[in-house]
Amino acid sequence: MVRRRLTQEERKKETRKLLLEAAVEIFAQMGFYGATVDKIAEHAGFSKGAFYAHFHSKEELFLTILEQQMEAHVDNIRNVIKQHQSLSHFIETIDKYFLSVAQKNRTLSMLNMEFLLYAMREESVRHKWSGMITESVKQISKAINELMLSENYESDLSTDEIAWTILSLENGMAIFYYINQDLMPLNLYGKSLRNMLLPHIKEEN
Amino acid sequence: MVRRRLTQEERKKETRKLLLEAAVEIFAQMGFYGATVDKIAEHAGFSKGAFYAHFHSKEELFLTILEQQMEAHVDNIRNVIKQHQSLSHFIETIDKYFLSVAQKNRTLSMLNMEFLLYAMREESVRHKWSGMITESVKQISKAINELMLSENYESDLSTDEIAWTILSLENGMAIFYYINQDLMPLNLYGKSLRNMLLPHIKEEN
Amino acid sequence: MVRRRLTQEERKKETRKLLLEAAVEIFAQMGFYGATVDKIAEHAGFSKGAFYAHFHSKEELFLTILEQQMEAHVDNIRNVIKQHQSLSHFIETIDKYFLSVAQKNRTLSMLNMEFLLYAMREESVRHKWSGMITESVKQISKAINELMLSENYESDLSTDEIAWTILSLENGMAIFYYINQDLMPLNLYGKSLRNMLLPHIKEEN
Amino acid sequence: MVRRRLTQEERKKETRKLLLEAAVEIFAQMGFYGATVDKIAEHAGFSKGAFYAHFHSKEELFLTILEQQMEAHVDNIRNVIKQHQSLSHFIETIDKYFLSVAQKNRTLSMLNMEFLLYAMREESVRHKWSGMITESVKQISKAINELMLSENYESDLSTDEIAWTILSLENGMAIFYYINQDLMPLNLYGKSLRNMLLPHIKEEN
DNA sequence: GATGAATGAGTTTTCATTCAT
DNA sequence: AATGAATGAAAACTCATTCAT
Repeated sequence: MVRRRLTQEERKKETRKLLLEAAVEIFAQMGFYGATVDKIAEHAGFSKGAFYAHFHSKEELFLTILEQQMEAHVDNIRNVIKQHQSLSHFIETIDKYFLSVAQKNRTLSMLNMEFLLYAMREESVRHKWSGMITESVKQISKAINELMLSENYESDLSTDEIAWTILSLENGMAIFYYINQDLMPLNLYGKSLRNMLLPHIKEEN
Repeated sequence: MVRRRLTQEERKKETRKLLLEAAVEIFAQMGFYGATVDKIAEHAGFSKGAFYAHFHSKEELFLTILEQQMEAHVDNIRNVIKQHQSLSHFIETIDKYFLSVAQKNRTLSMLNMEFLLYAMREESVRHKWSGMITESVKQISKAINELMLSENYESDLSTDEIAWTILSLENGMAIFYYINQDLMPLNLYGKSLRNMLLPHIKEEN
Repeated sequence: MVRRRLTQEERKKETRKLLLEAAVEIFAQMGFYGATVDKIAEHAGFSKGAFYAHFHSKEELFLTILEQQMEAHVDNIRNVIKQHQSLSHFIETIDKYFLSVAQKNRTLSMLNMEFLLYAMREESVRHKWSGMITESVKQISKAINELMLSENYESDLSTDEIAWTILSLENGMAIFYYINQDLMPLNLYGKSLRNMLLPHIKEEN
Repeated sequence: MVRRRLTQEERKKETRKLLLEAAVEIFAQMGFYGATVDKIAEHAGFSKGAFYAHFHSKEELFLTILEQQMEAHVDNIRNVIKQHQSLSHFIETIDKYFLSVAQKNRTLSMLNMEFLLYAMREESVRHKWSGMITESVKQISKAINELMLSENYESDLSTDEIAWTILSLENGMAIFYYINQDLMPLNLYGKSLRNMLLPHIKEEN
């Protein structure tokens, strides 16, 4: 009896997971309005009914994914930061991360855009989103600060400003990249960051 | 007789203009799907029928606005470029332009995002959009090149790369700005650009 | 002054005539619902406004044409009848008439079908239509009667019944003819009629 | 479990059947354009949504019914033919069939007219329709041929021509019958056919 | 009389959501 | 938990008709 219950609960979780994964793909491919509950459910191998057993509404699902992705994004940044040893190495790592995300996850990037638009319009979502950004900036800023101190390096930009610039450039370049992958050289992200942050170091080279 | 006809034609033009203006606002506020033909027409002070006398479909209207905005954007860049006298002055001008657009035209910026998302999904639109970007890059690149020559200034980045960076940063910062206007300092755009492009000149100061 | 007024009235009549002619074609080609006031007016070289200066509504126009065509049809039958000299000759004439109408006036035949359907549904129109049919039957019947008397010819069918059969066969064959012109031999109309009415005469051949 | 699923499927079938039946009536009464999806669904006791769960479009429904009726028509003719023993008996059977259809199924007859008009305008439908007619003619022709051989009877008309005449007369008389049931004697169909086909046999009587 | 811009009721169609099984 | 039939609100779009010029 106990096992059966466990199995059932596990199955419930599994269904939910499958629905979420399907939703990520469908939302990314078709946008919030283009994605119908039917398509999402079918893509996950279930019926509409199953969907509504797991989520109250299409919007709730969307917000659930939004939150998931937000957390994943902050996590990723945290991981990138952990690996740094010097400012130059930090930029290299962040550049590689950008490259890998941009090339592999067109889907996620489009979903990200979808979220941005949603966030720009929905007060409550905008709030959460802005919280996540603040958090990201704080973490990046702190890491940069430590590196600057250890490298005895100065800049006209505050560490917060540098963090903002890093994230802005990432988003901005991702947009162009997805509009036409051939136009903009992918390695420009790291190159620009290096140019902006490491002029003195370069001179010493 | 001539005056009568002219008046009618003028009225037609006026109606079209009003519909377009209304559409810009409604699309920006509510997005492509949130904006209904009904809302647009009503906002302009007309009926749905009037709308369809001027546009074949909601999508046609959207694309009409898209094209308008694209042209306006390239024009604006052209104007910004015309005013430059030195690289430093050029950055200042582009920064001021960004500031004014960001502060005055929340509407247009959100519309811009809407277009981006649309472009990412629609092959044909993506094509046009990418053409516009290429054109913008070319113009900016050329202007920077001239300034660099006259100022005998060098950079690790090609003028094309600089142009891409300028536009990417603009888009990326605009996004953050609209998600939370209080978080990111607006003047950061110019500041970052200056840091990236003018390290040597600064040193001479 | 007098001349101008006359001209204006003539022009009015001319416009009305052009609108009616255009309507006949458009109704026949597209049916009552497929034909829009816009299309009709444009086909006549006028605007919708002109249309409504001449007809109260689309339906009124339709009924006007209906009446016109009904009268024309009775007229045609009258003419056919006038030309007869013998029963055999009468059938020949009616056959030729059918042939010419079927081949030349696909348009009118389809309009005729449109009217039939309309008549089947609209009490008042059905009434008029049925009056026209009765009139046609009467005229044909009378003509046949005279011919029979003069030829000392008898039939199991009354002259009224013969008239009904003639008209029914005409409609029925026209339908098949327009569905597929290649299937049914056009001369079958006369042939069948001859077979029905002239067995004795044929025997004498 | 099995029963549950069966019940649901059965209900689906039942709903579809009810929608089709309602559609036949509404189309017949109001024509293709007069019949709205709303009216059809309501007449069947369902919502518009239910309608679209069963049919892609109003036109698809219409064509579904068209095909159904075409098949039924050919079937009926087949049955009529099966029952014949002699040419005279054959005509009697076909006459009775006509009478029963005309009196009982005003609805179906009007639907038939609706189909005819539709067929006259739509290439693809016209094609199917003409195929059905050819088939009907073939079957009738064959039956007549056998009867003629067995009765050693000859006619100026080929058996194909006789078949065409039979069907044409049926349609033609049905039209007049529905425009005014009182005008044309219903038994005229059989009478005319007898007169056309059986002159010699009659004489021998 | 003629124009054609504007209206708005009416139509088809979609889809998030509910609910009986 | 899952199914999928049914709902109904909402949207895009059409077109007969009106009316100011």
